[in-house]
Amino acid sequence: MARTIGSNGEETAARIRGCALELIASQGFEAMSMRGLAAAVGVQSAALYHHFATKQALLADLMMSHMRDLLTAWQTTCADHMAGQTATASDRLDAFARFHIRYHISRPQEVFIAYMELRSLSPVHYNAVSELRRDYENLLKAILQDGVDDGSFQIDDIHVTAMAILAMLTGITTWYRPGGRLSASAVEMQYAAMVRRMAVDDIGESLPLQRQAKQ
Amino acid sequence: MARTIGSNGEETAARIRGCALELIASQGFEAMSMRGLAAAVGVQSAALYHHFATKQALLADLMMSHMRDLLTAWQTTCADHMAGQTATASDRLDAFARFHIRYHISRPQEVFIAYMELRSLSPVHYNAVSELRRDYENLLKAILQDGVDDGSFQIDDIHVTAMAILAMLTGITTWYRPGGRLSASAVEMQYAAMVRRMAVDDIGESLPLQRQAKQ
DNA sequence: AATAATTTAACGATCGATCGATTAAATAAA
DNA sequence: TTTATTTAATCGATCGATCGTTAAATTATT
Repeated sequence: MARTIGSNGEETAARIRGCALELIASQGFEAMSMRGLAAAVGVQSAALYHHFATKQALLADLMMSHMRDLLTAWQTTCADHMAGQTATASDRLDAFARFHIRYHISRPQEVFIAYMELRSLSPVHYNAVSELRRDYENLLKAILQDGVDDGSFQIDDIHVTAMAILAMLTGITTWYRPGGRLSASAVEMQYAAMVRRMAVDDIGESLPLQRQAKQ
Repeated sequence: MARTIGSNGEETAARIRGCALELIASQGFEAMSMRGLAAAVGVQSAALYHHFATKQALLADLMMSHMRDLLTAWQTTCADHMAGQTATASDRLDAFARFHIRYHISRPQEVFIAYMELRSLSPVHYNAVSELRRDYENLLKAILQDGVDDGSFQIDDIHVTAMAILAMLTGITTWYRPGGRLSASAVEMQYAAMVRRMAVDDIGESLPLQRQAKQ
């Protein structure tokens, strides 16, 4: 037997990607064997090499795809939410935070791999992924910079704040599970609120007595 | 040759731990081979098994040690900073954030391993490490709860906020490098300020016009 | 002499990767 | 419409290398 009826190359490649995501996310890239992956897909290990040149190329494909999809999804969200409009920095920051949370919550495996297996990439692939990663970080930094420029944000250091926000948001995937105590939208709302607080300073900081007045 | 002059068991074990930290942090636990570790230490691979029963036992030792050291260090910090005093929740949160940052910045390898190689642990070791981890998280949660109880903190969900703060702070190790643009104390100050903002609500939130008055 | 520390050498298992053979499907020629 | 050819996909088998681990011998310390 050679080609199983009802299957073609692109579909098999997609199944390989899906199984690889699961196995790498749960075991790690190094711990996943090509034999184990093949078994999960339902083919012989040699068949994997028809679709991906090496194990490394498979990982690079997964990570590059994830980063490209992430950037494309944000562009789409931007186009949808604010077509022709000029949103405020605060609104854009809120939209970015909510997008980031939704996207990462819905793709826990890809996110986990993209942030954990950077060290498993060869230098060439590492640089390529890092570049897309930097592109994404710069999207957030641009929003923060705009808010600082127009006075709506009070931020010490753009880079530090951007790193803090991204780490905070991406960290959701380490504890959030669908069907848990909190719904995805509840998590999204709470984190978006915290992000807003991080960018907009407490006006009462130098006026501590006014705080009690809020109650 | 068997026993190099001027060396003893405990010293060799310490050297093994140190090299293992470096190798696991840079390559990952699965990617690190016992032969590679032995070469880094300067012994034969068989010698490693005189100090650690298995590769898995070595990892568990590193991670348990890290968590125990972390908890002990916080207790020490608490005892030093507020001996006999009753600090406010805000002060305690600030102290916790600064402690967490300093401790994690000074031990990037241990931190990286402790957060990345959980999946490489056997179920028994995983549960043991997770328990210490939960103990540490509860320290932060208790501070947040106290602040909520006495009205100094405005927090939607203790658990969510604790997870957000820890992810944000621990994430520093992914980008901070000694000798870089920012000093460790500058980073510590900025992150501590962001943590404070996350716990203390903006009093001007429902009074947007007052914000401009701050300038 | 007893013990602790390390060596040399090797075990079985598994790793990523490759080979040629085989077959289904798509395309071109008759 | 039938036949011939090509292309894509998968298989079984296997390569050399490396993996974690162990046994037995050797050396140094107490």
